[in-house]
Amino acid sequence: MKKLPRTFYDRDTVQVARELLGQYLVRTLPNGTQLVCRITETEAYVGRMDKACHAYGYRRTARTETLFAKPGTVYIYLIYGMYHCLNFVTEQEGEPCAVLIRGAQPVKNADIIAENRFGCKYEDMTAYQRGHFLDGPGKLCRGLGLTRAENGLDLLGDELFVCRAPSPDPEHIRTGKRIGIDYAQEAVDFPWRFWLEE
DNA sequence: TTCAGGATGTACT
DNA sequence: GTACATCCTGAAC
Repeated sequence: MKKLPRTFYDRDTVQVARELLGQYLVRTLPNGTQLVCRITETEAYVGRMDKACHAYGYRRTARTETLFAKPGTVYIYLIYGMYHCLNFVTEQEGEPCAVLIRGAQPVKNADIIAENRFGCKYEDMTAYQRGHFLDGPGKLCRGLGLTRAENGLDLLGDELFVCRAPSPDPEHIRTGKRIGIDYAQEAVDFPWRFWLEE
């Protein structure tokens, strides 16, 4: 499988968010083991005009500094004091934009991901746990062992990257409003959330 | 199946 | 001090 090139991320953020659906996210652990999952839900955040983005209006702080980096950079931040959110920086360097990875399905080494999430093997998960395995940004980061220590990584490196997979059938792509941004005024209605159904 | 409430720490006003 | 791109639990239905 081929790693997505930097030019993939150096494009319109909303388009990148849509096209990340179905692609394989690969996380290489310090011991060399690779955790793989298929991206099933994303959201676009565009700093120059999107009040839901941490870097709205090009606001530059210690936290948002990563959003101004080159496309293909990993942006991870802590939310609600105990969860992390994984993002991919998009568009040209200096444009603070990113795609939030909100959900995925396990593809390889599900036992290790299950251990991170629930402290048990995949086969020992309950039916409820299987139905809500990696269906949220905090759950995904927990499952893949991602924290702020991985903030700033390059997706063209080996620790974390995305591989090209067959594009999903457009029939299965859903579009809607983003989650958890009620404070963002007019931006709450932007249809910048994408997910795969079935 | 849905829903309210609490956990928890950092960034920023 | 307040808000936060969330998740889990337990109770009611």
